[in-house]
Amino acid sequence: MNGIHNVRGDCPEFPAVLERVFAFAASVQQYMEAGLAGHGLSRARATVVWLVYRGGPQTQRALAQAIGVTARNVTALVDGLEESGFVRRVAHPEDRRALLVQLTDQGRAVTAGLAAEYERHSAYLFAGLPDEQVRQFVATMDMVMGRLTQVATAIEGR
Amino acid sequence: MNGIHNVRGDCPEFPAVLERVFAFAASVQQYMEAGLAGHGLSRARATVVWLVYRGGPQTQRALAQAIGVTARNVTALVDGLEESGFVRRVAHPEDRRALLVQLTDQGRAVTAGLAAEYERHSAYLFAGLPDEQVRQFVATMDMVMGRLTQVATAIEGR
DNA sequence: GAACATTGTGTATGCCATTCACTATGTATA
DNA sequence: TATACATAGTGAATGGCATACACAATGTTC
Repeated sequence: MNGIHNVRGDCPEFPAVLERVFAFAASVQQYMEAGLAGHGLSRARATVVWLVYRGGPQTQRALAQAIGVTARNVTALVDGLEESGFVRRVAHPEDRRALLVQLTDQGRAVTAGLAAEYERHSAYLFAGLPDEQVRQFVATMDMVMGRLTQVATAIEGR
Repeated sequence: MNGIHNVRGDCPEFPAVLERVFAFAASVQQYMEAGLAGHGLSRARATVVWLVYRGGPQTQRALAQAIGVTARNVTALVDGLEESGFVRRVAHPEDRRALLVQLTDQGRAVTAGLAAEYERHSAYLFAGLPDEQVRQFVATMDMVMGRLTQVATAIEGR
């Protein structure tokens, strides 16, 4: 639990690094949501669509666990997605309680288009940077992400 | 407007970089909101408190412009912050229409504590990394952020 | 003094997310 | 087999964030 100690806090070369990370995260999310909105999706609904796109037809319960929200919430999200024609609820073949969430053709098409769009943007965003720098950037993100969850669980346990 | 072109999309060394950036952003925001929640603040309310902490007493209109939301929304946020004792509304000395949002002693104390906490965590998050790597990480974030706004405005203008 | 702009807020609406209660179904147990 | 328990989905109610529209009070300009 120790290790959370002032190591670089007084170094003048890194003014408020975390603050800039926050700004970066906000910027990224804003960009992401703008792209989604252009295709008629919100962040929350897109998460559902993306999971189904990746993992195939799934139970709402499974989606809730994957996203980390209440089952009730997923019901509402799927309600919206069904109304706007992105997904469909079909009966589970073995469990009569459960429903499988399935992409419609439209849903699949939009998701594929979205993925392609992000792929294009991604290439532009990192264009001109040496491969080594991009690789290290990703590595640093991963490391920070790992430590973030450590800190989060440390806060959890007070 | 060109330049958004497939440059690295087919390079196997960078699988879905943007996807990982999205995950990173989500992780950061989740961490940030957890910290704020520990001090009784939400992201939206914390933004207001932070701006007042940094920029001194301000008009609600100014806050709305700084955050990029409706004036009506700021009214609601300040309502909540006032009720929970973080800020106070005082009359503007020159403009009788306007109200200045001011931190209470409690608000100032909580904000200072929060800043200190994030400072500590920041030191931990990047501990052990060579200064050069951290500097380059920040530089890359800045560059990507700049290009993100370019892409966003490009989307804006269709 | 009249026309216009600005500041804040009431009302209504919508999305995201939660809790609690409930039905229908599945599973295990005595 | 009957009973108890667990699971999947949803109705009802609540709360935060954010918007649009309308409006009163005040400031500014001509």
